[in-house]
Amino acid sequence: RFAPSPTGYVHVGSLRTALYNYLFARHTGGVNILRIEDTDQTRYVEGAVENLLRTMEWVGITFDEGPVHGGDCGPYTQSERTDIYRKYADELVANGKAYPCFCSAERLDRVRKEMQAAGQPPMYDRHCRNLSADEVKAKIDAGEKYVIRLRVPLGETITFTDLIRDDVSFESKTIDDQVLLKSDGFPTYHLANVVDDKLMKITHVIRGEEWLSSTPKHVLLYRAFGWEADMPKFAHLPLLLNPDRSKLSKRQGDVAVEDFKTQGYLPQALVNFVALLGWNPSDTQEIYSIEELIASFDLEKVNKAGAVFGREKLDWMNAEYIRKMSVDELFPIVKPLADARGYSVSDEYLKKVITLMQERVRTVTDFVDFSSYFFKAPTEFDEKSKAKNWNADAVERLTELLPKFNELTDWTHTNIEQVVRTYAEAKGISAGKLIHPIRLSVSGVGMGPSLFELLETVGKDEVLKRIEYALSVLK
RNA sequence: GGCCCCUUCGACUAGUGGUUAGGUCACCACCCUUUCACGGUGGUUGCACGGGUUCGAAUCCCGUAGGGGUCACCA
Repeated sequence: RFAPSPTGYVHVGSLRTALYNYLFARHTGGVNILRIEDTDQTRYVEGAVENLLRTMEWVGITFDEGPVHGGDCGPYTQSERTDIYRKYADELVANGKAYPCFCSAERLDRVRKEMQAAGQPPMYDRHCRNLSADEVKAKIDAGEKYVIRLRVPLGETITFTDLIRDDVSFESKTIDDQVLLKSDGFPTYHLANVVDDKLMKITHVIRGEEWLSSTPKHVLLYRAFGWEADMPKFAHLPLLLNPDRSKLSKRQGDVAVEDFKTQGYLPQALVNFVALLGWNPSDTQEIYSIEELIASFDLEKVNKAGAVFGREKLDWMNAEYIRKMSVDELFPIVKPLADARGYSVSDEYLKKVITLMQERVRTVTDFVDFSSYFFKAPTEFDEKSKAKNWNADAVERLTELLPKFNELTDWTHTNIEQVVRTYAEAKGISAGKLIHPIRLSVSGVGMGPSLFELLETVGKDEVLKRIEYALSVLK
């Protein structure tokens, strides 16, 4: 299962967790479940679930059960299951595995500070752990607010097996008496997660490494409920890291999947890239279709160490995917981008642009951002190229070349090239002496696709207009 | 700070006792070439450190160092 909290955007780390759950479920013929963990009312964000669903669809991750997919273990949204958690929390209190705690936030705060000052790890001092039944009843009758805490057994070693890290052990004395049910009646992550995993028959918990140190609490909960036999297998994925090796965060760059979409990354490329961060099928292949990822996915081959989310390889991979796509596949993606920039050209024209730019872009937005000269005449000219290629000779030659272009009735790149080369030969100069100034005057920049195809695509009239304009404004 | 996890080129990684430590990205050089790309060829760079075990250690063990995560009525 993938069990995100709907707090806004989808983090690429979440994307990878979702992806690994998906790959694992598909590889093993299992069931992929989506569960919405919205037990924190204060963090509710309007539209977050819709955004999540849209994102999952964009990257191609599908679910068999979930809030909109249905299933036998619903509802799949935790805020709709509060009665269930309450019932299980009560059960734990009834058999002594948990207890009500009436401590105020202020007292908790003070206790933590005192412990820290004393050089101790900040933990709850278990003040309410041994209240008598009468005391509890009196406080509840008096209307005092309370939470339910897990009665963590003292002096035990809790060991569990992680599919990626093998056995991991914790001393129970280092584990806090975790709050299970908040005073607003909502469960904490720990309770809701364990109860739902059990009720939804979850076999494998695949989540980020930040949960590793919470896992003994979950193991304790399974024991408290007597569900040890049904405990899922755990797999804690290595974290995705910033370039400075801290946990990948918004502060150091883009982390939202939707950011990558707007920046022109293809979902296949993003999925391919993220899949290979922390896992590798161990051969020399780099480009994998989703089917290939499913076929070779193996949890036990997931790395232990965190992986830096480096953009360079993502850029390369995205470019690789763009190059492999057909123009007709690219067109529906590029078209809206061109429209959004107000470039109104025919479909045929846009397809030509795509063809010429395909090997030169890294993202799909580059198609429109690096090729503005296909859509409008340049008004500025690259200084470097100007300094290198524009001089009195160039002006004279272009002025002479202009009528020859004008005489050309069949405006194809081969004909244009012939005109240019014939003229260069007659003048006893290299074709480059013409090509570079023409490129500059027509595109305004010193780089780009094959000049002759560029000229053909832009069209004869427009080319003549641009060269005349450049001759008039460039010195 | 306590606890837990981790450590192969700048980045992602292959490697499970015997390899000239391999691949990809990035970088550099050269080739191709009208530019930029693409493509091709070649190259620089790495087993954190110190002890063991062993005929032999990137691989096994123990330390040290470094990095990270976590210690909420957030997930």
